[in-house]
Amino acid sequence: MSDLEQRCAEAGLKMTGQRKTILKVLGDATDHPSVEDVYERAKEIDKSVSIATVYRTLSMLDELDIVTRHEFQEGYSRYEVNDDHHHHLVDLETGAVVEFQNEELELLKEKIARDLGYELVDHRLELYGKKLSSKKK
Amino acid sequence: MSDLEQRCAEAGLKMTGQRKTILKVLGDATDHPSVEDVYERAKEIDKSVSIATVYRTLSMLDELDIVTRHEFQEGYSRYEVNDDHHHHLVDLETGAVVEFQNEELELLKEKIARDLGYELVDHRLELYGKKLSSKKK
DNA sequence: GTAGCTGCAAACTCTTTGCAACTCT
DNA sequence: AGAGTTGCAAAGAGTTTGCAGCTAC
Repeated sequence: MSDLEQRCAEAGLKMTGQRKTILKVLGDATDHPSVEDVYERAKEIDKSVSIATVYRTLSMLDELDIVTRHEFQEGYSRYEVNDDHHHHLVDLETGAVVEFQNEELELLKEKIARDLGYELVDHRLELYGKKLSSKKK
Repeated sequence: MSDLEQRCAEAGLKMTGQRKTILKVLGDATDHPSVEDVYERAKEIDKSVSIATVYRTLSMLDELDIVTRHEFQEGYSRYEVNDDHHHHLVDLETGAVVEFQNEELELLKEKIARDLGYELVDHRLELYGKKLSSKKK
């Protein structure tokens, strides 16, 4: 049983064939797949998986904090398995997503919220850029 | 002629009654209204304004960099007139949006992008929190 | 006069949901 | 056995668009 399956079972979810398939797709993903992406990849393993189940499963996993739903201003959602804390830089020319961490940034966020009189519950930081080497001017 | 009307005229847009109405609504807004909000407020001034025109106008203004479209993970968009550069802290209990600026943060973002080999084109930072005074534990 | 703009309604995209059949536990 | 899960199709929400008529310039 995979680690993801383990966590789902502990949350009381039945381990159906469709769920195993979707969890495998998520576990294997090295990118930030859209619902459609997950659906396509799942179908390659088990043609019977429906997109409704993909939507339902991803919503549950988000609730359980097993995955995170992102909205990178593209008009649809992308998902990512929760792992270490990090942020994203989206390459505007290729759509590639680069992950990064920065301790200084973490501290600064907390401080800004505190100074405004708030307890930081969640946050979102995304950078959008283009490769320096491919810069044309 | 208002400042916003001025900027639109310079961009070559015809100043129709509907556009003036929508620009007035935007100029008067002190919050971050949704399309529906803008539509409702515009209708109070001119009942003939349609929601299609509101959508079309806001899209154009976004293209022209006169307003910014935000997606605060609510399932719809909110708009804001471009002004000074700042970020948002969303109060999770009331939905209120607090604006803030932080120079240190600006520098840090640039540096992170540069270190990753990117030229920063755009970015997004949102904090989500709850009032410290109303914190229950 | 005419290119651009508008309202209306239909169409679109992404996502959610009701339901009857099915399946883990 | 039975609660949870599924596929399907229909419904929802937000947004976009084709079109015929209208309007600022």
